[in-house]
Amino acid sequence: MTEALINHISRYISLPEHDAGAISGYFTPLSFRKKENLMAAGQVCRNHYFVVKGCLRLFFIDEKGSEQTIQFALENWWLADYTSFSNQKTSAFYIQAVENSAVLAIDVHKQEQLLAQFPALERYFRIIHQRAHAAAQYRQQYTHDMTREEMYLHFAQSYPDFVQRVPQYLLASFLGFTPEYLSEIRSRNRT
Amino acid sequence: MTEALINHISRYISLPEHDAGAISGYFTPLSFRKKENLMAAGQVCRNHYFVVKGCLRLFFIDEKGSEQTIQFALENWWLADYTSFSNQKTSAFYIQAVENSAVLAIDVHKQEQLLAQFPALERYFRIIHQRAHAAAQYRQQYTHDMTREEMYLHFAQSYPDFVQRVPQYLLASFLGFTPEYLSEIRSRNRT
DNA sequence: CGGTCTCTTGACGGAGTTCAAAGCTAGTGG
DNA sequence: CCACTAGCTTTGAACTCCGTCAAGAGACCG
Repeated sequence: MTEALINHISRYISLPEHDAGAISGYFTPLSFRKKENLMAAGQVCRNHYFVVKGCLRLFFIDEKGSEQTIQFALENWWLADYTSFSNQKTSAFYIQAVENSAVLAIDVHKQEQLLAQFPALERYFRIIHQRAHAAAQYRQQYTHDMTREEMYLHFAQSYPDFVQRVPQYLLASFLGFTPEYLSEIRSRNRT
Repeated sequence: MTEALINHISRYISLPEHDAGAISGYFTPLSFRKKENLMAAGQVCRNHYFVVKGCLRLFFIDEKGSEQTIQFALENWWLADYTSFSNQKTSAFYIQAVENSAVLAIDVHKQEQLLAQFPALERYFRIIHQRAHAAAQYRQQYTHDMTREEMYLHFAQSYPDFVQRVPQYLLASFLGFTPEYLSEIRSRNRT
């Protein structure tokens, strides 16, 4: 189960074989059913999650009561509300399983111990966050540059399998518009 | 000049005093005049910049030819197009001085050497990127939750001095709307 | 002071939302 | 394995936020 994580780490830093076991020991494997919440708004985000199998999402509920998805996490992605996680303050976000999912969880305290014991992992997490930061810069560009229709078409072209995998209303809430409008877009782009 | 950087690093990790000089040596101090470009679209983002004094912005030019600001960097912030910087691929972004600015620059090669010589800095940069990642999650929330008017009011309340500091058309391009609309908002909220 | 850059104002249009209702799909239990 | 139900998607009409264009008023710099 922790194999996936060890493999992923090894892509970015070289890991002595005998460390794998000790590192694995820090993580708690958990399973969640579709729609199950890993965390709810008002709570502190206690865990940092690594997705082994399945799909998670980070979302919040806006003033009108509808869910807005901030981020998805597929296999080999990390997810947390990082503001809440690092400062152990209450979060405004939910984390939910989009599909039945297997994840590895580590709390902030254990993560500090892990990093203290294996400082080489600071580099791994630095790279993870740097890539996320880079992705956020590009996402920012798209939202300023394209109409919502172009965003959907671009997204559907870039991640065709992902679009198949999640329900449309989640996609709409991620791209920042209504399911109704997504439906309209799709009918327009169907010959 | 590198004092500001050393101070900033010391906020996040404990740094043996005698390392300060060696670390400083990796950085090139540079000055830019208001409106001067540190980097232009089509080039590779060769440097990672730390702002000692002044203000930088990361922006691109959209299909209609108008500038869209992705990110500002004030004193003690880092800035780069991280996709371009890490992979040394050509960038679609510009980096420009909003005010006369003093910065420290380090290229990707030197940064790798720096991190190799002082692995403790991996932790520093991990924290920097993690905070940026956290900020991106919250920015994402705001753009989904609020109207443009609410975004401006919220932003103006959160960073009143910054709003004074930069021209309105840059603020508008950062918040994702037109200077005309910003003007309209301001007149509405003036009694 | 002259010219360029920045901010304001107003009319109009269009992309995207909201609300409501009906059609479809998939999962669940009998 | 079928039937039922809850959840998801589609459609359409009215409405709103915000962009576009154009023209003028300030403001800042040499």
